[in-house]
Amino acid sequence: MNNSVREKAYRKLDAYIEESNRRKTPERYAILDAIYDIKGHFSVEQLKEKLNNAHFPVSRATLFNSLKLFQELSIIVRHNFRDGTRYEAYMTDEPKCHQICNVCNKVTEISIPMVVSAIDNHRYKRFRKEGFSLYVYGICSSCQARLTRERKKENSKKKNRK
Amino acid sequence: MNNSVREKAYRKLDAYIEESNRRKTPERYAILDAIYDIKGHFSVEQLKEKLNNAHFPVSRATLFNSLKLFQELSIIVRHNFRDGTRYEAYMTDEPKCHQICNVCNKVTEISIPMVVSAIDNHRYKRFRKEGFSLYVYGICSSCQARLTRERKKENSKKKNRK
DNA sequence: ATGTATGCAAACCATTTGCAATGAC
DNA sequence: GTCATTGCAAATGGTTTGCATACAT
Repeated sequence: MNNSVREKAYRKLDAYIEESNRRKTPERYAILDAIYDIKGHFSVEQLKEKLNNAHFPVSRATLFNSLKLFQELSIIVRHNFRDGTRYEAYMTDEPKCHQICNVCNKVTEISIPMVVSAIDNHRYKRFRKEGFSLYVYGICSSCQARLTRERKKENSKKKNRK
Repeated sequence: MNNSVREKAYRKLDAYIEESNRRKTPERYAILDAIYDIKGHFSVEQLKEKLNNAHFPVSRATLFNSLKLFQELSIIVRHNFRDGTRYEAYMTDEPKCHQICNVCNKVTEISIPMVVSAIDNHRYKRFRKEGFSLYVYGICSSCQARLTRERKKENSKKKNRK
C-alpha cells in the first residue's frame, strides 16, 4: 500500500478535528494507524486485537465511534458480508471490486478497470464522490459444479422411489 | 416493473424445487409474490407486514429462510444500509446504482449506463454473474453545506475564547 | 474550567437456532 | 409414512446507549 494514502487520511482527520473544534485523542490516531497496518478488510474484533498487540487497547465503544467518524470522513468503507461486517480503508490506487458467490458467500477481489473508470468519469449531481464499492453477485464454479451434482443425485433418488 | 421478471423468478424457484427434490410450500410462493408486489427495497418487517395485509401471515423464521434461499437462487440481493438491512429483487431492466452520503446516509438511486455495460461486458473467471450492486459513497451537497457552516461557527467560537 | 471523548456494562434488536408440530410428496 | 418446512420461543452476538470518569484544549 502507498503510504501517501495513510498520510492523506491523517490530514483528513487533522482537518476535521481542527475545523470542528474536536479533540486530538491518541486513540483516534492509534486506530487509524492500526487500520492502515492491517491492509484490506478487517472486522471490529480484528482491529481490537491489532490494537491490543500494539499495546494500545481501546474499548469497543471507542472503536465503533471512531469507525463511524472515519466513515463520515470517507476514510473507510463498511462492507456487509454474510459472515459479518468488514471495514476497509479506501485505496486511491487501483480500487478493487468484489465478486461474491450467492451460495458459498466466498468473496474474491477482482479488477475491472473499465468499471472503475466509468465510475470515476460519471458526473454526479449535487454529490462529491469519495469512493465506491461494487459487489458482483453470482455463482462460483465450484458451487455450480456441486449443485449440479447434488441435484442429479436427488433426482435419481426420486425416480427410484417411484 | 416488468412482470416477466417475476415469472423468471417463479421459474427459478420451480426449477430449484423440482431438481433438488424440495417442497412447493405456499409460503415460498406467497413471499415471492409479496417481494415483487413491494417493488424496490424492503426490510424484513415491511415484507412481514405486506404478507399480513395479504392475509398470509408467515413466521419470521420462515421469512429469513426464504430470503436466504432466494438469495442463493440469485432472485434477490441484500443491502446493508446504515439504518438496517434491506432486500431487493434483481431487475433485469435498467439496474440501478446507489449513491450514498457518508454523513447523513441518504441513499439515492442513480443510473450510470456506462458502468452497467462495463459490468455486463466483463469476462468473469470461473464465475457466472447474476447481478450486482454498486454503492458510490461521498458527501451530498446539503451535508457539504451544513458541515461548512458548522465548522465556520466552531472556528469563530474558538477564536472568541482566545 | 469546559465539555468532548473514553470505558464499562447494560440494553437493544436483527438474526439464528432448537425443537415440536405440520403438511407436501 | 417420511422428512422437509414451518412456527414459536429462546439464544445469540454485533452494535448502541447511558453514565461516570478522564483528559485535551
